Amino acid sequence: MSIDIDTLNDPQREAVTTTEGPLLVLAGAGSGKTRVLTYRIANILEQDLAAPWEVLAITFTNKAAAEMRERLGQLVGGRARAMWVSTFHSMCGRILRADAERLGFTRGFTIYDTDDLKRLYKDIMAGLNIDPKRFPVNALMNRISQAKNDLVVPADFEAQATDPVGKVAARVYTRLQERLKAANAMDFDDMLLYGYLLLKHHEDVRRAYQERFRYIMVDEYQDTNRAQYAITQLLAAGHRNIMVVGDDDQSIYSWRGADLRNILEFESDYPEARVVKLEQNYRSVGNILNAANAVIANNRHRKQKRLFTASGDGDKISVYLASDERDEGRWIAGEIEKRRADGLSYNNMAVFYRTNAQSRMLEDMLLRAGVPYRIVGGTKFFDRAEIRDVMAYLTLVVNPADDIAAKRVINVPRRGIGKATIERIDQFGLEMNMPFLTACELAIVDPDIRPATRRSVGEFVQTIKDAAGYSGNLRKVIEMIIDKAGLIRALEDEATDEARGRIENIQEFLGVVDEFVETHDEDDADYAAPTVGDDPAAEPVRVLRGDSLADFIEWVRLRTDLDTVSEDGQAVTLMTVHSSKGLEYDCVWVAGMEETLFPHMNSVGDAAAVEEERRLAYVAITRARKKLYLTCAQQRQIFGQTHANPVSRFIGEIPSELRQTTGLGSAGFSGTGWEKRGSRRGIAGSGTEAGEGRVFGRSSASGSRGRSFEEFRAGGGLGRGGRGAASSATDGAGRVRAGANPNAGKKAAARATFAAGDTVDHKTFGRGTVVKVDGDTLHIKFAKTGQTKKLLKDYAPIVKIG
DNA sequence: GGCTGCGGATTTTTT
DNA sequence: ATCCGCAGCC
Repeated sequence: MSIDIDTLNDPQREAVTTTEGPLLVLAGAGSGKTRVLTYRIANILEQDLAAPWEVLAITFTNKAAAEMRERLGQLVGGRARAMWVSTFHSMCGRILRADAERLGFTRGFTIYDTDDLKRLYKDIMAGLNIDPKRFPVNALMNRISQAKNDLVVPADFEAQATDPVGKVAARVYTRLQERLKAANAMDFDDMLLYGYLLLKHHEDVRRAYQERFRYIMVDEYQDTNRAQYAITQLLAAGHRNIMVVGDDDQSIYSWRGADLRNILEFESDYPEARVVKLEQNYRSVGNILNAANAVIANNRHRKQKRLFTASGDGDKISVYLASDERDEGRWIAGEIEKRRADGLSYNNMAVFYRTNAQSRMLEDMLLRAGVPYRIVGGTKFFDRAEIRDVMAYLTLVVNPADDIAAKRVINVPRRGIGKATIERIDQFGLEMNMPFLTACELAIVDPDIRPATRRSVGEFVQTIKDAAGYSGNLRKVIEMIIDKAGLIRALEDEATDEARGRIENIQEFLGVVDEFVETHDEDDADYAAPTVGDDPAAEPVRVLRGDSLADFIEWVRLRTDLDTVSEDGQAVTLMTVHSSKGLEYDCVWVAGMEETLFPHMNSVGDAAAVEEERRLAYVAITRARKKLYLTCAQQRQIFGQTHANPVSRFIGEIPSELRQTTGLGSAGFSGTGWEKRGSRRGIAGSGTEAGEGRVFGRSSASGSRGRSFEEFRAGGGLGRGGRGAASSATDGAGRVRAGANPNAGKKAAARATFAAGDTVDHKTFGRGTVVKVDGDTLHIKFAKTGQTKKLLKDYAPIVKIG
C-alpha cells in the first residue's frame, strides 16, 4: 500500500513531495497528473501531515472525482472515504446544507437544473410582462448565469446595468433570486455563489473550514470561474497549503465563465508559490505529440512549455479528405474495422466531433457498418419526462416549497386538474406569498373550483404529505411514492409501446436507486462538515443527514451522463471534443476538420475564440496514444444546406512530414461507397466493390419504410417532449437494448428475410453465416475473421447470397 | 385538455 | 434538416 515515489520522474516527485505552501503544477497533456495528485495525497497521509478529513481534493466532473477516489482507495485504503474528493458543486452542496438557514434556505433545498430554471424564468418574465421575443429567455439566462459566476449579486448587477437588456436582466435577476429562495431552491450557479457568500460573510463558518482543510488540491484549475476561484481562495487562506493543477493549453470552457487568469496569475496571488512543470508525456507517440505541439504553438497567450516523449515516432497522422459527411463516416467505419482486424479492441477507439449535430451521420454509418458504438453526452437518462416526473415527486416530498416541481406533477398522471385551476391556485399562492403546494391545500375549499377537481387537488396534496412520513429502505420509499402517485398505473392504462418503454425506464430508475444505496450505505456515510462552534481539532461528527432521500436527490441532480459512461462491452466511443478532455484512446478519429466547423464559424474572426478552438484541437489530438486520424469533407450539409468548406487551419498547422493524406484527389480513393446505394428506407441497391468483385447490397424484401433512424436512436424511451435518449438507449455494445425500446415489439413483424443458416455477404467483413436471428439482430459468423458479430438486419450492409 | 401546425433557432456543456 | 416551443383549434 505504500507508494513508490521512485517510479516518478523528477518534476513529478517534486510535486508530490512539496507538501507545504502554495504549489502550481502545470501539467501537460498525458504527463501523469492524476498520478501526481493521488500520490501527493497518499504521501501527506503517509507522513501523518494531516488526517484524511483534513484533505480536500476538488475536480470538475463527478467522473473525475470518482476516479480519483478509486485510485486513492487503492493507495490509502478506507481512509480515502473520509476525504472530501468532490466537485465544486457537490462540495458547496455539503457546505450549504450544513448552514442553509444562514442564507434563508433549509437543508432540504432543491437544486434546479437548466430545465427547471427555464420554467421559472418564463414564469417570472410573464409576471413582469417581459416580452420573450424581444428579450429571449436564453439570453437572459446566460447573462444572469455569467453574473452569478462573477459573484455579482442582484443589487450590484442593477447598479452596473446600463444597456436595455441589462436593465431587463436586472429586474429578472432580482425577482429570480426571490423566487428561488421562496421555493427553497438554488440553481447550479447559486451553489457556487451562495457557497461563496456563506464563507465570505459568516466568519465562524469560514474559519471552521479554513482550519479544517489543511491541504487543498484543485484539479483542472484552468477551468475555474471567478466564483470557484474565490471559494478556493477563501478556503486556502487558513493553511495556505494549496496546490492547483492545470494546463492553460487545455482551457476550453471560457464560454461558460472559466477564467484563464486564475491559473496564469496564481504566482502573483501567492508570491511564495512553487511552480512545477510536468512536460514529459507518457501517453502519445512522437508524431502525435509533435503535431499537438506544432498546433498549440500558434497560440500567443500561453505559458511556454513543450511536451516531450521518450517513446518512438509511431505512425504518421492520417488525414482523410472525404467527399461529404457520408463518405467521411463510411471511411471512419472502415478504418475502425481495419484496426479491429489488427486486434485492437473497440474500447480503445474513439471518434470525436466538434458539434453534436455531426454525430447523426457518424452513428448512421457505424450502425450500417455493424460497428458497435456508444455515445457520450447528448440526452440524458434523467432528462426523460417520466424520470423527471418521478424526480419531481421525490423532490416535493423533501422540499414542499418547490413550486416548479409541484406544478410539474400536479396533473401527472392526469387527475383532471386543468390549466385554469392551476393558474388560479398559482395566482393565489403568489399573492399570499405561500408555496404552491400550500395554496393547493387551501384551494380544497375554494368554491370557485369544481368539487371533483378540488378532490383531485386534495389527493395530490395528501400524496405528498403522506410520503413525508414514509421511512425505511430507500428503494421501498421511492417505490411507494411512485405507487401512490399512480405514475406506473397511468402508464399501464395507456397500454402503448411507448408507455411500456416509459415504465421500463422508471424501473431502470429504481435500479439507479439500488446503485445509489449500494454505493452510499450507512457505513459509507460521508463525514459531515464540522458544524459551527465545533472544536476544529475534533474529529468531525459523522452525521450524514440521516435523510437518504434528500441525499439521493442531490446525487441524481449533480449527476450527468458523462458519469455513467459504461465500460461494459466492446464499443467505439463517440463524443464531442469537449467531452473527451481527460480521456485517452489508442486510436482517435476527429471528424469534421473544416473551417467553420472546427474552428467553428462563430469563433472565426475573434482571435481569443480562435485560440480556444485551437486549444480544443490540442485536446483532441493529445487524446490519442498511438494513431490519430483527422477527417474532413469537401461538402457538408449544415442546417439543410450544402456547404463546401476549406480544410481546417489546424491541419495546416501540423507539419506536413507528420501527416499523410488520402481521400479525394489522392491515389487510393475509391469513390462512392456502399452507403450511398440503397437509401436508409431499404430500397435495394447493389454494386460491385472495386477490387473485390463482390456482390453487395440490401435485401429488396424490406420494402416497408422501416423505422427512421431517428425513431431508432430514440428507441430507449420517447419522452413526452420527444426527448429521446440516444446514449442510454444503447447498451454497452451499442446495440439498441430491446427491452427499453417501445418499438421493439412491432418492428420484427414486417420482414423475415434472414434465417439461421443463410449465407450472407457483408461489405466489410465478407462472407458469413447467419448463426442466429434475434428479432432484428442477426448473429453472423464471418469466415474471414472467425468472429461472430451482431448486426441489425435493416441497417447492416449485408446481402443474402444463399 | 390535448393535438396539430407553424415559426424560430441551431457550438461547445459541468454542475 | 430537425427539433422545440407555443398558439390556436377541436
